Amino acid sequence: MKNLPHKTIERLSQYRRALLICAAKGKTHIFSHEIAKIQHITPVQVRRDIMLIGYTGTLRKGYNVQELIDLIGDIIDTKEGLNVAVVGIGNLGHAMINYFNGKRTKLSIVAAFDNNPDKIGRVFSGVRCYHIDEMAGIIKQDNISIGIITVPAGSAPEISEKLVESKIKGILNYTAKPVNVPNQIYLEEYDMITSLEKVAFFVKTHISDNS
Amino acid sequence: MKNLPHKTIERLSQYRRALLICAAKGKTHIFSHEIAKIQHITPVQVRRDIMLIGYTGTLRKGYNVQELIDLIGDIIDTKEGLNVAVVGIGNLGHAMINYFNGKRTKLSIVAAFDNNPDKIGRVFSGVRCYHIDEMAGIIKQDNISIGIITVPAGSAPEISEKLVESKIKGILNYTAKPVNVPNQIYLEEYDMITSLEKVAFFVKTHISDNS
DNA sequence: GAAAAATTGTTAATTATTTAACAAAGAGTT
DNA sequence: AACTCTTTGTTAAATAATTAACAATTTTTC
Ligand SMILES: NC(=O)c1ccc[n+]([C@@H]2O[C@H](COP(=O)([O-])OP(=O)(O)OC[C@H]3O[C@@H](n4cnc5c(N)ncnc54)[C@H](O)[C@@H]3O)[C@@H](O)[C@H]2O)c1
Ligand SMILES: NC(=O)c1ccc[n+]([C@@H]2O[C@H](COP(=O)([O-])OP(=O)(O)OC[C@H]3O[C@@H](n4cnc5c(N)ncnc54)[C@H](O)[C@@H]3O)[C@@H](O)[C@H]2O)c1
Repeated sequence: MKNLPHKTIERLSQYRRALLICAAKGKTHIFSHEIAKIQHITPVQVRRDIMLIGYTGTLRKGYNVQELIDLIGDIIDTKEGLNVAVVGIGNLGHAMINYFNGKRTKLSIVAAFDNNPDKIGRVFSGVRCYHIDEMAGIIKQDNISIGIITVPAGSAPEISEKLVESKIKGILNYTAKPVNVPNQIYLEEYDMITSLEKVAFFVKTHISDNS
Repeated sequence: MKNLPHKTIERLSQYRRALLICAAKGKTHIFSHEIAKIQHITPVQVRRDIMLIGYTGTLRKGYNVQELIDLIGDIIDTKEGLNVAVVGIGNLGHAMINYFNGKRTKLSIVAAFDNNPDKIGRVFSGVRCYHIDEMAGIIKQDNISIGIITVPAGSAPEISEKLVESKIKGILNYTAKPVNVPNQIYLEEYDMITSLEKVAFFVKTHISDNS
């Protein structure tokens, strides 16, 4: 059960988000095909994911919404939660802090770092911005496990190195530049340009299919 | 050759970005293992992707950087380029426009839409914001093929419907709420919370592995 | 000029992920 | 009580993606 596929982890996070909305509406049970509809995937996929985490619904009644929320929480959350830092408080970094702030979750953005003197010491949506040189100290002091990189792409490798030196456990890199980290640090990268170009490619091929 | 794997498309976009940087530095040839190092994937993967697009390097010299850039362009770009619109000019939408603006590429953000009267008519980093009700008209008039959704999650389904009615060809949805679109429209969804929770999960399991 | 080293291109094998198939069982219906 | 419908849980099959293996060939070295 400890070896859940990466894709399953992603979907569990999404299921939970959908389930929380259902719970808020007072829905107590849900069928696999209902979850599937929301996520636009197949019901089999949903059942399989739920099987993998060892939960069992009731036949003809579906899954108990609250139980499933709790179980997903047991799997993807830590009891005490994890602390997160954002590095690079430009447009994207600021948007992230603002967005996450207020979402009740086990993950808290507790610090920000930048190298621009105008930003140091300021508080953005409740999160204080420190100078990048204070990183190691603050990460240790505040027990920060995850760093989100939103500096300009060119500075990403340097920042990633600093995060590694600061003993970060996981990195989420939003710049267009891939970074290298030691194996024991979990790295997730996402590049918006790539996504947009991917959409463009499939739009292009669809268009030429139809004509 | 028309049936390239989705993952290959994504990597081609990334290779090109890296190659452009190499070209700018005056590098004329590159080996598969060099590209692989940059993207932290295996050289085999690189060679396989390049094989799939039908390009051939020279033995012992590697790939011609400019030729490869051009070929990737032939595959993922359209000759005339495609126009893009952003719907929802809040923090994220604004960040996107600002970021893409100035990047020379075949994709141009040419319009923005919002329902907040304070934003209508304003120009954000060179892109004019229109009222959401004008969407169908502007999309047709400006020949916009791709819509990026950055409204609050709750409004995503409604916006996606409007985009579909406006005959959009592809949608990139950055809200946490999955949307449903007809089959012939290409949909790409990305949810930052999911990514962060995924990192958190693997950080958690690594931590408990080590202790 | 023969041997060694490096590098591509491609087929085959492996691994990961999704989908299909279907038995089992609860709930309603006649 | 038998029958039908629905829905879960799970195994098996199919599909997608990655990695390994290696022949072929060019360059360099001796
Ligand atoms: N804005 C977007 O929507 C968007 C979209 C796709 C990708 N990105 C990526 O996100 C990154 C940031 O984008 P942005 O639009 O927020 O840029 P930005 O220029 O607005 O912000 C960058 C911030 O990083 C800080 N910074 C620069 N160098 C630094 C360093 N060495 N150490 C610490 N801080 C440093 C700057 O002071 C600034 O505050 C870029 O790499 C870009 O690739 C952004
Ligand atoms: N900001 C981030 O870093 C971030 C991170 C993850 C996800 N997101 C997603 O991006 C979306 C936007 O985030 P944000 O931080 O930019 O929010 P925001 O509130 O700053 O911006 C939302 C914008 O959409 C406009 N809007 C609202 N309803 C609309 C409607 N019906 N039609 C047209 N326009 C409408 C608002 O006027 C506002 O300008 C959210 O759904 C969120 O899930 C944002």
